[in-house]
Amino acid sequence: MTAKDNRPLTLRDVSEESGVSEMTVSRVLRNRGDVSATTRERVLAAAKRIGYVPNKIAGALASQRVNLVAVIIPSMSNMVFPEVMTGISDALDETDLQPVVGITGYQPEKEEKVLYEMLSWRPSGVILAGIEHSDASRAMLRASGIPVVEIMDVDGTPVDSVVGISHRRAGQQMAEAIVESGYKRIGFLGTKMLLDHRARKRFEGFTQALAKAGIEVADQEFYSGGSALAKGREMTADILKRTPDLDFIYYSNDMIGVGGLLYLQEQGIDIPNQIGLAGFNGVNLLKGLPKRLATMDACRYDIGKQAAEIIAARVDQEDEVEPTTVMLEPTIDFGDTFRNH
Amino acid sequence: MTAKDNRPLTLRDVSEESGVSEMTVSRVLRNRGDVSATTRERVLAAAKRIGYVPNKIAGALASQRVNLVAVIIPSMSNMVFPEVMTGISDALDETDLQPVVGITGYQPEKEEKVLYEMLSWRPSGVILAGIEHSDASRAMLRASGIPVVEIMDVDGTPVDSVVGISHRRAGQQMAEAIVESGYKRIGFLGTKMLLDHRARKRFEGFTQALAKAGIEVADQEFYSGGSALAKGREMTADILKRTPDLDFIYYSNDMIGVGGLLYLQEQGIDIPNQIGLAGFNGVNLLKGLPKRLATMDACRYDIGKQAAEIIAARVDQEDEVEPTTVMLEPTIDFGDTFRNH
DNA sequence: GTGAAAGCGCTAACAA
DNA sequence: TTGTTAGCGCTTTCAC
Repeated sequence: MTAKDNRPLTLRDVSEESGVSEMTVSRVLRNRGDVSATTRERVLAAAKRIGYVPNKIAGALASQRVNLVAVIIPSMSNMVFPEVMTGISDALDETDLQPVVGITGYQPEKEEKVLYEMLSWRPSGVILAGIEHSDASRAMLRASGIPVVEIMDVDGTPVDSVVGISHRRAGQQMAEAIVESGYKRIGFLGTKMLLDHRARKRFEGFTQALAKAGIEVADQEFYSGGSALAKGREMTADILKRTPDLDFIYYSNDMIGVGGLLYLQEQGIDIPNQIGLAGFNGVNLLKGLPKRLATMDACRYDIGKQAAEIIAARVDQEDEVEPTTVMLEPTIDFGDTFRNH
Repeated sequence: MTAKDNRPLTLRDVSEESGVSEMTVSRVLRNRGDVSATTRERVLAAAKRIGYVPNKIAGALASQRVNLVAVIIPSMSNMVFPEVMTGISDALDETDLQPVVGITGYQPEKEEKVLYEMLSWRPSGVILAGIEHSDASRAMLRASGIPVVEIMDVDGTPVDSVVGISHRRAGQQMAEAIVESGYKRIGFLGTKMLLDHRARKRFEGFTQALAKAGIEVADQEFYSGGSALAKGREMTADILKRTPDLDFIYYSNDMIGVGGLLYLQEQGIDIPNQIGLAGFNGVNLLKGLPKRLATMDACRYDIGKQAAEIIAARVDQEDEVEPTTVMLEPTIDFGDTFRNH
């Protein structure tokens, strides 16, 4: 037996209950304008008594303001985006803006759909992962007239503002560090990269920098789906069967790297002397491992935080603000899987 | 240079562009009512040409319908809720409902706030984790008059419908299995449980069932914060220093369990003969480990899926439907850390 | 098959 | 400090 019969309460109900005009009730509930302490308390008491919950739909329509920020990301199930979200939440907690999340599953068509859905709620801003979007998506974003921040990746042309790292450069830096440490027979294991542009850019930067040192990737393999940890084990076993003389494996993310690390330790292989390893992302998980996998911090928290701050700033000062570009500097953490460190 | 000057487009703009009345434009855009193919195409073309995105705020206010389902959960950063969300999304994908997520951080006051915010958007339904809520929260839920499904836990009195497992029983079952396998000196490691009711219930069921077998928990420790994997290592080391003769450790979640498992393997301890281990949740991660930790599937995906299905069914048939209770049966996976299995 | 009028519940702007 | 009036952009209802 739920209370279904009674229509939702309105301002009018509070007004009648308190004997104060709707307008003044509205002011009290929003802490807007001057209201006498007496009236204020009478209204608050009445609202509480009848259990009034404001209708934001009506409020948003009337005020033409929605305190929502659309956040559009590919996934929530790996470790990377939750941390971005934390940064966004922390920044927005200081404002009256609220994040609303949409998930694209790395599919451009889904992104377009989610974006359309989100924009139809007229949010105050949009944060979206990546810098590659369909023409239709870009058009929607531009036409929306609201602040847009693309995050994670700065290698490309943003619609408006952008906060991220250069994944191409991240790949290069890792390659340089590997070469510098004297590794020569280098393998790469990663996700299928048709839709993961950031992984692709890292790989491109990686091979480029190796080429500069006269080295070619000795072997490589790509996966999709499944438990990353398990995939890391399998692929590591595979690649070493195929190419036993590898002395370094670069993984496109930390989870498959950890899978590989655990497998190699089990096999009694000397890490980092016989084989060196590195991943990417700087996930917190690594801290609890027997050996800490070398990795590169992707600045996820900061990216989220700064993106949200840009939105918040734009919302405050309605006037024309120039698009911002923030390029963060990821740093290598050599952990215990890198020779000479 | 963003296009800020031009106000967002309205139905009226599409109407003018296409030479069709606002009303008919509205019908086309919603696929409602009979519209001639000619008119339909003319409208669609016009909408696309000028880049119109409907205003759902206005639509929702006018129609008194919002295709949103509020999902309120404690956290997104562990492995459990993302999987619940996947179940919810999968179920809602077959409807025109959309999930909107709010995060409480396990804090009742935050839950109350988030719930209030969410309800003020007048969603079509609410799914919220746990069955313990403040009186104010319960009152809001009841007063909202919309379908409510509490998830994860069935040990208590729901506001409306509920889908979950009995955590008390889960703890009992694990205790029984441990006793049956002949373990005698049993330790417990878990989170501080003041606010994590489900962990508390598992612990209560666990100690209860042990008591029935004449066994008391030999040692225990609780943590909060930090990397679960690292905490699992530390606490495992600690508890064995204090109580070296333990022959089983029950962890309140898989992540700290894995930390413990990796630590003990490093120490050369024979698992499961010298010490047996078990966690809780059945996270996918376990598959990639050298030894698979014993665990108990918490039916997370199914819980999400069924909860969403209940909401969807309720939204369809407006008429009074009885509150549903669905109690799922978790199963033990003995993995490689349980003697005699 | 199409259009005109009314109003969803709230807030901006102005009046008192 | 408080109240009144007029919409916000759409959908419902009813008329054509």
